[in-house]
Amino acid sequence: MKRTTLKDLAKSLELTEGTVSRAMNGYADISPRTVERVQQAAVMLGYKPNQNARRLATGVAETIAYVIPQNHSSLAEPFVSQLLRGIDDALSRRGWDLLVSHSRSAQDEAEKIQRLITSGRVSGVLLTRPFRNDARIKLLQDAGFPFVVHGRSENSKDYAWYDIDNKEAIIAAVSHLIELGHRRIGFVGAPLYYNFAFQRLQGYKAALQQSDIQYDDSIVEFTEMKDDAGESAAANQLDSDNPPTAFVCVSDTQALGVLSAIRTRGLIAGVDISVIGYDGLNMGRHSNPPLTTMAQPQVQSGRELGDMLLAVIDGEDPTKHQVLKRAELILRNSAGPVRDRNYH
Amino acid sequence: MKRTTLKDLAKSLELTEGTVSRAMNGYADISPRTVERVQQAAVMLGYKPNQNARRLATGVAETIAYVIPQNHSSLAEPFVSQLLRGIDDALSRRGWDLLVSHSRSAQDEAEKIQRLITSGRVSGVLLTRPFRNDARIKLLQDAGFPFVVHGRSENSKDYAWYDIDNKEAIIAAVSHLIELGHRRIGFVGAPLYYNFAFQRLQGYKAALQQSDIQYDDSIVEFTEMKDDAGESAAANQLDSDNPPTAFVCVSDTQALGVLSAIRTRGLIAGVDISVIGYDGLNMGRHSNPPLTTMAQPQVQSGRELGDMLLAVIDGEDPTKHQVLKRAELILRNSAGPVRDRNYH
DNA sequence: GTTGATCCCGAAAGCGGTTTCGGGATAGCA
DNA sequence: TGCTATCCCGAAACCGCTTTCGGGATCAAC
Repeated sequence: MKRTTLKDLAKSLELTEGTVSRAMNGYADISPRTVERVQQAAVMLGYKPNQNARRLATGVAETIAYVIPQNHSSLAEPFVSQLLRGIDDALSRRGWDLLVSHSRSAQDEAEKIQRLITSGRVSGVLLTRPFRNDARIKLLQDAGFPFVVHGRSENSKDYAWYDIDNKEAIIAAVSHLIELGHRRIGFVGAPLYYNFAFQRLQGYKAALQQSDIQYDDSIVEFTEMKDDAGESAAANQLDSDNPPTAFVCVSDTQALGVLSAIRTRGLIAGVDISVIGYDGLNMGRHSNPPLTTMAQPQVQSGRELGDMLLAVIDGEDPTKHQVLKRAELILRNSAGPVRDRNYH
Repeated sequence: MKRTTLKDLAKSLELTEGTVSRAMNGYADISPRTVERVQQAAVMLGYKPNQNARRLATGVAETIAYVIPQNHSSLAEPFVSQLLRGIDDALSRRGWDLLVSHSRSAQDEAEKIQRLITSGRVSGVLLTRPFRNDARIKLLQDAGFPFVVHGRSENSKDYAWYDIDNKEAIIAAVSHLIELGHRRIGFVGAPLYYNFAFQRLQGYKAALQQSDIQYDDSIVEFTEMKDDAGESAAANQLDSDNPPTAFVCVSDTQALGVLSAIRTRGLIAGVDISVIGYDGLNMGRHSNPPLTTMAQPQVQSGRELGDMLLAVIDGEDPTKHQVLKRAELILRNSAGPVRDRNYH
């Protein structure tokens, strides 16, 4: 059960390997008749070029790597597979492969990337969840290796990225709460080395400022992006002397935890306390109550990211590929008008 | 910025390429001193072997492919990325790569697999969600290509698989409901060409039989594994003349939809109507009410699957690698004792 | 009938590793 | 000292495909 190789094909056609190869790859210096013959024989014999040989010869890997953020909550992961689907859509149009790479620490991740790009396995890299100042980006830039990032770091002018306007999105969320009459709005953030976390905090501050509300760091917390973390953050706030009447969270995952904390205390989210999440995860439709949230389209993002990366690999100017989308407020039931603090 | 190649390394050491190669790969016929020198020089010059060349020469791809089921609901996908993480864990211990492959139709998928295994890109395949009679499995078997499947088809004795005892799990779920006093239990199933769907139906029937409850196909439905599908299935049942007092679903996703249907009708899940899901998704903790469900450990599964595949690739007998796990009933609040039908 | 351009294809040199084979140098032993 | 066994390493073929280069055929043009 040997695979049929180029040599076999050539022999059966009484042509040389080089000729057959050129015929298969659409070179102009092969007569149409020969091309025809070659192609027929190829399907007859079930010839599939050996990718490793091809990649070795051409120097292009026809594969891109998606490096999955190291510590992301399991709840946030629908995100990942949706993105994956989109990326794969984009790649498969060219017959390219998608490699995924996990890692457990930032250090580990940098090493993995280093190996990835020097081992010739991939011809491009897709990064996610960049830090404000991201060593991985620097590494890729220094190596002159094609990459695009989902999100962006603080200094993002020199590479390709696809991002949601984080600041803008949080402003929208907070403003929505303010319109509902809330003035004491808690913030459940994420570690500030993540640039998106930083930007979202900026948005929070900006929104408050627009409405002349004093920033009060006793009601802002930075937690892991897990439901438990969101829950305990909210718990602290709610049990304090001067609890907020609403929360805005930087992820749906945390928001779900916040909802739990609210429920646990016999309060009703959306009535007693309002909550807005971020991500637009589908599951938010089924939470208690359904989660109002800022949504970003995922599979679409994946596709665009894939296409961008392909373009960059083709040599296009990365800085021509910087797209900023806007998140959309999805109204469900977890955010409602303020209510007088008559509940205890 | 050329990559350092084996030749460079050899030259700088005044050795020949073959020697250096053998030194790097731990051949016994190289003196310890030389090995030492080579390794030092390797890190000095930052040498990383070109994977494509290596794979071409050795004939092993050091990559495995995970083919993602074609039409899976976006809600069920946390599943996917958790599994991915586990698989990657197993592979990275050997430095292998993980390729993911989507596809939009069964036909498309068979072709993709065909290409994958004949193009030399991967040395093993990981299948999921097998059909009762699965063409992909046959294809892989006929080609003599290493693979393991997550789940199993009807005739599963000749290959490696990792599965949950589906029948058993549903029996547990249904029995739990019966113990709670339910006797009219609706079933929200999945298309029966999926073997797991078939097995779960078997479990449902078996459980009923154990308690001498008549199987009534007017309260069993087979739907897509989406929340909407679950919702409308439940809606039909609930609006009928003789609605069930409980539902068991073959996925959490559908169960969430069922919960919606119940809520929509002003009923309370876990009180008026009981619901049990399947998958043990984390998000079930945040649904309304929190979802009682049958759980299967995901990242652990991924790791075991990865290890199994590696073993099979190493030439171990696939039939030695058939593991059947048991699902665990996670008690939350969506299933409670029957209640007299006094709600309309 | 020559000449020159055009069209096709063969030949061969890589791409960057791996692996078998054989022999020179060294060590062990008599 | 001489002979064999052992230890290391060099040489070379090979994995399967790509791509440049050059030249024999074919054909048009003069």
